[in-house]
Amino acid sequence: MNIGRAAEASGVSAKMIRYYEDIGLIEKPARTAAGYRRYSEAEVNTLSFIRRARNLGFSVEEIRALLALWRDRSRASSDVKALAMKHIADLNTRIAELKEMADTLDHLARNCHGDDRPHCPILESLAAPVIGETQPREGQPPEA
Amino acid sequence: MNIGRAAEASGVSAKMIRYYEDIGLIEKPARTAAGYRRYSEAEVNTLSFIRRARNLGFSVEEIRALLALWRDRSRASSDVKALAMKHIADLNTRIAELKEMADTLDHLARNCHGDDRPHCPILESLAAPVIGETQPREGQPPEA
DNA sequence: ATGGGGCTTCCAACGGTAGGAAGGTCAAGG
DNA sequence: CCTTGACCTTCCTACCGTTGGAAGCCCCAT
Repeated sequence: MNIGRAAEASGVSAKMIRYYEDIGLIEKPARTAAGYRRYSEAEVNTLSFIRRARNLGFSVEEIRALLALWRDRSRASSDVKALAMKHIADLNTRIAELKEMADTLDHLARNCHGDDRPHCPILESLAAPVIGETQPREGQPPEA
Repeated sequence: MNIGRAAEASGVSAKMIRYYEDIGLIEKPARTAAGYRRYSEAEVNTLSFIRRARNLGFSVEEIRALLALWRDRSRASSDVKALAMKHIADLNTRIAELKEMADTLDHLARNCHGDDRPHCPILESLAAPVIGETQPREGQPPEA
């Protein structure tokens, strides 16, 4: 199977297949006499595995570990689970960060009239965060 | 004020200040005779503005637009609000994506014993997604 | 004047992905 | 046999934002 077919079958672009080979995530495949990469079903399975893991947000390094566990028939499922739990925690951290951004911005946007007048709490907050009730006379833009 | 002081005062690293200058996000500052960058209070305010906007997840290009609005005293607050709302939508999209990853993985991890035995639904799911109830005989790792 | 810290510029790396250029190969149809 | 077009090869570039380092200059204190 050529790289184009393998890409189609696995859902990993040919570009990325070459990249994964380059960084040693996958083994170097066999080559035809002309130098074309040839992929077996098993290799396409590996690529699909990688794609699904990426879809779950695993980093390439995490996938490297997952692949090692996958190939190790005598692995302990606790090792896999630990990796997954760690990743879930990472995801939740990022979710919390994004959520805090969205909430903060949502709060500011809610207090913004959104009309044709210039007054805008969003810009004011960026210019200087609100401290208590008083608006300190700071945060004027330059060249204004 | 030297770049180091400006970095300290604004919370933007000296490296990033130079980068922002390089990409034209901020104006080129005055220089001392020796070529050192000199920053005014107003310029530090701009840097703080940028830092806060980055903390809210705005991209550099979005910040470019925000800065333009900030400097435009006759802006319409609706323009700022539209930008913010768009960004909130982007954040919510990313949150939803991450949440789906976390939920999927959480579901898999919940079904994983996490003991010293090799059986593991997480790896099985990566090897081949579950279709209905039947487990197709696919997704074996290579060289196994 | 010597040392240490700050400043300057320039170059590279990170993680993943995508785009393109220049050239070789394969299969089909004339 | 030859052409055409789709595919493959390698190599270089860019994206985004941030960090690190090297080599060299500048400023201040001892």
